[in-house]
Amino acid sequence: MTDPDKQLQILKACAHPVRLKILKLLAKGENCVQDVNKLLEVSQPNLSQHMGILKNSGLVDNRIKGSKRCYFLSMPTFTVNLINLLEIEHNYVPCEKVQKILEKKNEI
Amino acid sequence: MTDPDKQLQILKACAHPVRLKILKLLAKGENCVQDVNKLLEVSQPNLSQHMGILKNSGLVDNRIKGSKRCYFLSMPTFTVNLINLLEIEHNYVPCEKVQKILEKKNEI
DNA sequence: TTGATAAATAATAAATTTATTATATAATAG
DNA sequence: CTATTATATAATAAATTTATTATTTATCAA
Repeated sequence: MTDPDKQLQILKACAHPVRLKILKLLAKGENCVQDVNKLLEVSQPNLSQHMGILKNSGLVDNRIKGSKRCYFLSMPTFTVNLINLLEIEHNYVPCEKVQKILEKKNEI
Repeated sequence: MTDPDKQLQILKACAHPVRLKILKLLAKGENCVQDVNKLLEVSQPNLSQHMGILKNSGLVDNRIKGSKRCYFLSMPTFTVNLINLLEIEHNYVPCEKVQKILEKKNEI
């Protein structure tokens, strides 16, 4: 995800109230469209469009499960960390793991 | 930053090519508008508007330094972590610190 | 096959965001 | 005070995103 265009696509995908809610839902586990639709007050076509945007960004993917289509996070650690970051910002500080990875990046 | 509206405002502020560049610049240190303007190919008024959006979101703030106005990250750990997350997504995993904070949140 | 459910797509209208142009404000130097 | 530099603001045009409505595709059950 070093490509800035990709980074932006992901940020844009997250930066919408409905889509952020979808991501938070999927962070709890796989969900089929219907179930998401019951929880969010949007029309079916609109939800489908939002799902498409999320899928295009690479944040989610889907699979067919019986007669339904289930969506799930395709970069779960990224997405969960992003959500955590948004929720606990003031407490958040870089952890050792991240710092090590960054040091390696800087060496190159 | 538990407020979802605030979270969205921040995501929207980040989700623009020029503003993401500004944040990455400021992550390296305070910069006055002129210096940012030299590095980014945007008009002065447009840059000022972007700075305004970032300031409104709470991501940056500014101070007067001599005859110039300097911008800096007002939530540096958050912003730096977000940038790191975007750049090293595939390697990124939750660290102990975050997990502890989350556990506390869930207890409440 | 028919009917019903589940979801996607297309076209378009509505809303929001972005960039431009012109102007204003504020501080500093002379 | 005047001119200059630095930045912000306002108005508007242009571009993009979003939501709606209608239609389509796909699957399953009877």
